[in-house]
Amino acid sequence: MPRKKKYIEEEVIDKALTLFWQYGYEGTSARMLEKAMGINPYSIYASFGNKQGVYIESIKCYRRMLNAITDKLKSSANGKEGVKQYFYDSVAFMLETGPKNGCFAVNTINERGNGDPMIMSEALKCFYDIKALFVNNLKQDGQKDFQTIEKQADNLMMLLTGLLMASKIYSKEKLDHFIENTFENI
Amino acid sequence: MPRKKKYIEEEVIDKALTLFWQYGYEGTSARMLEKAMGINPYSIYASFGNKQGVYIESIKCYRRMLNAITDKLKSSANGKEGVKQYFYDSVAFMLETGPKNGCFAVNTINERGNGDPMIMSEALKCFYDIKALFVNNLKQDGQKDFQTIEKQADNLMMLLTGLLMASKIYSKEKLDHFIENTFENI
DNA sequence: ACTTTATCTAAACAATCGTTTAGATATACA
DNA sequence: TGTATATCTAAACGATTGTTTAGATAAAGT
Repeated sequence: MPRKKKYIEEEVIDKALTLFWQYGYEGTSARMLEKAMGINPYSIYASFGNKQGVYIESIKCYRRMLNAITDKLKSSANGKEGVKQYFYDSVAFMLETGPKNGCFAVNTINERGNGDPMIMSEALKCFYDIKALFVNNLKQDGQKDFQTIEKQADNLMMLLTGLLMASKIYSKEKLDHFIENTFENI
Repeated sequence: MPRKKKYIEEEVIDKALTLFWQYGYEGTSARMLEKAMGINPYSIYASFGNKQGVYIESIKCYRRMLNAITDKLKSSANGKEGVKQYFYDSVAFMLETGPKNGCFAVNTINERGNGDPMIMSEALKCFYDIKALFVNNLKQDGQKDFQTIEKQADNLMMLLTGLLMASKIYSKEKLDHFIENTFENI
């Protein structure tokens, strides 16, 4: 009986993600969100509850975006070589989407790491997704025990987050060299 | 002829640093600064110009704090082994000063990386300091050409920033294992 | 002791923050 | 076609943002 929404929630969240990605949580105001999302305050709060809700949906949106590169890793069967390729794909993805904005998940951990458990847990899902795929690929390289694989996957996650954060300030050449060097002796 | 300041600028900046370190630039309000620094708005603006000025002085203060661990690296003469020790010292320093606050320089790059050149350039000095010391230590290990050392130093910087960022979410065991693994094959 | 000058206190500034509300509008079913 | 209901618009909410100001206070040179 009621009237229809004039906007599609997934589409406006995509606009919100773009803003949060560039300016961070606190650096993005409600007014900026209204303008970019193209809807009024009422609609934002009716659809997402509050600013935090908009941000959490933005994380989910980002997680879906990551599928573009994680799907490739998921279907790879060449062990750590697939992980190495994922490192390259990650850098390419970050440089395409916003040259100096880094990874939205890494940014989120950094800005809201202390004191925002809801946002934190949603952002960490991105990392769990990827770590699980790393574990999967590491299993493909001969038989290693569970603990070794876990440790290696954790190390790879730290290397990846470092690389993604570095993508905000280092040149592509240096990032490439870092990847090459990282996988030389693993 | 004028009356004296009732506060010592270095001391109140130390309080400001503590706040910025924990809550970030945008997460720290002028009111929080007044309270923690123990001085009135007038005094803050008279001494430091504005909020950005307080932050920049906080970075300088942090850079001086870092001397506690960089001095040790500076006086070391055992090549990459000294760098490895610096990684351990860095983690220890971050976990001592504020368990989950990470490295203030890394945080700054992350939060104000886009759109705040003044703060950015001040924060980058911390990295230049450390990279120069890395280069110095790498020269101690046999004769390598300039370019090789530069690349290795850049890689070490990315590893370090990744480690420092990881110190916000990973356990000390995982961080230690990461360092151990990193320097196994270098 | 008087003047000078920077610092102190305390209040307030306009602007913006995230969020809410009141009333008009449009849809789908009866 | 009339009614119910969620969404629209537009304005405003109190709180907080970073910053400034006006007047009282204290130190040092004459």
